[in-house]
Amino acid sequence: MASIKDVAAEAGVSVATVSRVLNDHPSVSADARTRVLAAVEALGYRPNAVARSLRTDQTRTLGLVISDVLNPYFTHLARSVEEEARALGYSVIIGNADERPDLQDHHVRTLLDRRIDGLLVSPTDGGSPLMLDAARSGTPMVFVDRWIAGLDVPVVRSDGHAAVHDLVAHLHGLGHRRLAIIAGPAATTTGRERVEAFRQALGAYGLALPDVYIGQGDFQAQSGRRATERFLDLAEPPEVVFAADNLMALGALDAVRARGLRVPDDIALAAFDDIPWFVHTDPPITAIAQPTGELGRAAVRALVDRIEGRPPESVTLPARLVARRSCGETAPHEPQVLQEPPASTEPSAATNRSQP
Amino acid sequence: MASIKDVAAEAGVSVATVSRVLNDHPSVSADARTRVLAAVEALGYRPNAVARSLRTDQTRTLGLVISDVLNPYFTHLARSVEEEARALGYSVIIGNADERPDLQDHHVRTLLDRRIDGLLVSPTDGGSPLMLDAARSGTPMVFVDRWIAGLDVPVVRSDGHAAVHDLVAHLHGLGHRRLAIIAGPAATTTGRERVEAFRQALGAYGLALPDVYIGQGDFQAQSGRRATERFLDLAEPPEVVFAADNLMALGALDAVRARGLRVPDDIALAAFDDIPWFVHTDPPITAIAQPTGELGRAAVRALVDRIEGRPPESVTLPARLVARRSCGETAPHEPQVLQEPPASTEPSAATNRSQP
DNA sequence: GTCGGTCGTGTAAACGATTCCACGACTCGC
DNA sequence: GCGAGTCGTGGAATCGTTTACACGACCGAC
Repeated sequence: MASIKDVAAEAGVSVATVSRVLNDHPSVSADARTRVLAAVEALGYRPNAVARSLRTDQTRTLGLVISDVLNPYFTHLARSVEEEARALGYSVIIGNADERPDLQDHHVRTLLDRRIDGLLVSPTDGGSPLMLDAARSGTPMVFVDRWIAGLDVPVVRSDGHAAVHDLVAHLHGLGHRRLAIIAGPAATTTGRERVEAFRQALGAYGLALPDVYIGQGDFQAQSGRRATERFLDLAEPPEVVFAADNLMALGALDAVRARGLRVPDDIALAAFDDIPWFVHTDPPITAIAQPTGELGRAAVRALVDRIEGRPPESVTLPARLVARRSCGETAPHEPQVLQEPPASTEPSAATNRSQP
Repeated sequence: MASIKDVAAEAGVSVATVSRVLNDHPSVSADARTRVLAAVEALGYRPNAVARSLRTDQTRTLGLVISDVLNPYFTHLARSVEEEARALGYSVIIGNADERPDLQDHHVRTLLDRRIDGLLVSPTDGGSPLMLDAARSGTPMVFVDRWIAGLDVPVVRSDGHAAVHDLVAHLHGLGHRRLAIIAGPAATTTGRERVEAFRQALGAYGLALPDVYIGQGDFQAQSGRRATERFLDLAEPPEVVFAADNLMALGALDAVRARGLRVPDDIALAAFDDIPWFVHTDPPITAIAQPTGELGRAAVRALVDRIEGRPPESVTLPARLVARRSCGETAPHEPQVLQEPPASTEPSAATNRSQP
């Protein structure tokens, strides 16, 4: 592969001049510039990013460590992150933690070894020593979706409180009183918060959230299935199951079906995170939609601000309820947008917002 | 950040010795080794992968350029690729082409600039000059799922001919005679092949595939919707629509619903690529399942063979039919496996195979 | 006509690792 | 006791860039 020296030789100038042309430094004569450009063209020369990074101490690369690539919420997030990063001149390397702290550490470590300029993380747990070190040692970092308390790291996330309240109102209005939740891991912020928001909203309607109505999940489908089976085995099963993410909702749907029961007639179902597929399930699933694309873009902007020396900002965007048939009401015809148009406006899956 | 020099100073040895310890070169005294290790520990030293790559001319990184991250088939593929690569000591950088040749080129270019050791591509088109150059100039490369003809590049893919034949048999058995297909872009191998396999299978049953029954799609949901609308507008609409990928099937389902029609009563639907969600749609969708995980792993093995100087092998694995309710038959209870267990055996979504 | 300034260019020193080569200290065999 | 290995170690070159610095040529101003 041709190097800068070959170009310099071909153009009859020094490597310094070639470099200056490539980085369009002002003081290069028009003549030298055209000769260099011709040589570059002739040799098919492309600068070696590795060497450049070593010298400049920057890779123009962002690391993104997400909890689960198979979760459509996170792929959507990853996609918007890459789009915004590309627009700002950065590349993205994605690491999939698969909800496993050890894998998460593995990816953080390799990304750090590669000297990425900044790290975007949706932490799987409360923070390994490695992660805490990285954050404290000054690696530019931003949390997205989930975060770790007690660190001076900006957080870009969406706040589901109001939407969860809307959901409970919706369910209450449909006559449901025994509401259960499948929670995410307590080590994650989203795992805890969603339960708290739910409990709080229930309280506003004079309803309690008994411990047996809290299923412990891990954001994966299998755990949603198991938690739902346990609910159905209760002497007094809940009338509604609210899954704290979309994969656990899928597992819940499986469990209900496997018993020969029907949604919403026998039991209602709702989920946190709206995804295009929820429009097409049987029945369509009521969900709380996050502005996923905007979240990813805001996270990249915050991180790049941090990297380039501007003060980064934490961002919190509201989530909203999208009511469908899985809780009992027949929704009116709703616009079915399959996916967010590339890099343009939200929302992703559907647009009607229920009023309590 | 501590460098090898700092470690050398701390341990009272030369950088050469530190390097030897780190790469466990045999000729280092036990004493020096322990001192170096202690210094590494004390300083929290991690080797700079950028510098190492520059010197050794290898990055231990694979590039993966896929056509669309939002397509569950490709995320599944990406996940298995990363898993196998990690097991072999490589990292993976994913580039999402979004079915756009220009974006594909962008990613190929940046990956090449970063001097990745090898490239895994599922080409979006027939091959840009850049891609052809890369292949011919000797960059280790393997095609996965789709490929470009006329290049000496190994291909890892699945062969759907038998499964498509099974599908047509299944449809014919259910009494369907007017069968339509939504094709992928003619510039892709999978775009062309699936139509050909379908036409061939129809021929075996004495059925023709008229041009009006071939919809032109681009593997995205929106195009599936439009093609289906066109089918429904025909004087004699088809009885079955076979979508060449899962997203177009989703679009087709939308279009049917939007007209107030029902699947399978008014029109039947089948798809190429099986994904976990197809079990949960209304109705569950009949699909042709590829051994996606095994495809990803085989592709990585082929590429790493190529990189490490062993002769790489092209691999072709069979796809198989998974019959569900969307074509008219009520399937018996089928085992519902939501996702392939991490890095273990196929299959991904469902297991029953229909017999003609 | 000289002086100071600008402009274009080249030389060479980094960046952080790996690795070839040389060299001193031992060991062993005769 | 001496020559030939072996072993552990360090010095220094190298990978492909960027960039500080020096320098010569040219220009305009006095």
